[in-house]
Amino acid sequence: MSLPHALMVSLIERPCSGYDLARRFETTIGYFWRASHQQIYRELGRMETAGWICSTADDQSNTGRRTYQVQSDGLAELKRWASQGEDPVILRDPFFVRLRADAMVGPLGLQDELRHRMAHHQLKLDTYAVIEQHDFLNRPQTRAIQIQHQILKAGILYERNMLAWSQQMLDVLDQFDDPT
Amino acid sequence: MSLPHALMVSLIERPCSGYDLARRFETTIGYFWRASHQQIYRELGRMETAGWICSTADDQSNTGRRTYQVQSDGLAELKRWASQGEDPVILRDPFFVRLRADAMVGPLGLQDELRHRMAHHQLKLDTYAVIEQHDFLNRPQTRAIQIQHQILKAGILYERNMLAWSQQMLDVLDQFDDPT
DNA sequence: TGCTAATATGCAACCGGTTGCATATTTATT
DNA sequence: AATAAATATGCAACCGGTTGCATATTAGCA
Repeated sequence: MSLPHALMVSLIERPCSGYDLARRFETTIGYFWRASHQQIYRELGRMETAGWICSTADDQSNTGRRTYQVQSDGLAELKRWASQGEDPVILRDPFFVRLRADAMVGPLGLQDELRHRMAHHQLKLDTYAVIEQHDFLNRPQTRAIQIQHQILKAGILYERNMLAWSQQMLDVLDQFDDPT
Repeated sequence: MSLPHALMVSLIERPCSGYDLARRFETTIGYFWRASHQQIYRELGRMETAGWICSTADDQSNTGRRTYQVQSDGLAELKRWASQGEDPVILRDPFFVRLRADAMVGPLGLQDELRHRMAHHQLKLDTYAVIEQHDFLNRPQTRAIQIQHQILKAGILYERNMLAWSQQMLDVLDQFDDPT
């Protein structure tokens, strides 16, 4: 269960509303964790019930935008969770299943999808390059900044990797399948 | 929904029982897809109800080991599913959340976990090297074999990547945190 | 003033993966 | 012959992520 902890990290970086969290999870934070706004609101409710965070209405009405902040209980829980061990996740991509299916019952013409994926990886690399330039290069090399930079580098390595691998995979398919 | 299709690919490669499927998903196939035996049995039941596969009892009793085979309906469904498009999955690892937490509220002493992860990646690399040697090198370079080899190479690249990245991350932490 | 789009929050249902438990059969050991 | 371990199958509950829907407010615009 990582989402509540990811949300707390984000709220510690900058207290904000559920809507803002959703936007940050769609863009910058999204390269290493995803969450829909429905999921975020549900989790914020649970976390407030648990006393990990508290919210204040931005205007005087009870409805509308609320800003969330992490409480000491939440901070303790975050430290507890982040310090415990866990096995690394495996690379689990349905596309590998498709390819294995293609190897068995194909050819199914997966070249187009490979090209689509390559474009996707290139797009992410471009996005990451902008983030890197904007947030990490020519900045004071504090501990926090270097750690965050290193996390971004994992994303960059991953996309670069998949891009190169996709090209190799495409070469294999083109070698066997008539490209007419 | 990829598991039923992954199971069908596996059954096309070699018809077998649920138990055997579970073992194959723990070892060789496990490097790109995971499933528990409970999940596998449930899915096999659904797939047989849908007419995608059929089972025959290995001995004459109704209880005990059953061997499954893919039917024509299952083959058609597999081809349909494998040909459709889908966005690539993102690299989603809770450890990145831990690191981000460490950057904000740390240091939390994640060096040990990094070393543990490096050992894990090295172990997988060793396993993959054995599989590569045994299944793909000095073998006839058919289309199916080359595709399967390429899938294994994705796993090898991923582990090699994460291993090198973990060393870099460790260097960053060691640079700031007193290693006493 | 009325219309549309963007902002902002949330419920409910479903679905797949995980965990815990139950059990029957076969094989190996003492 | 009795016991333990490995083989083999399966149910039930839970939990997190996804999808679809519902709404209320604010901002821009014709």
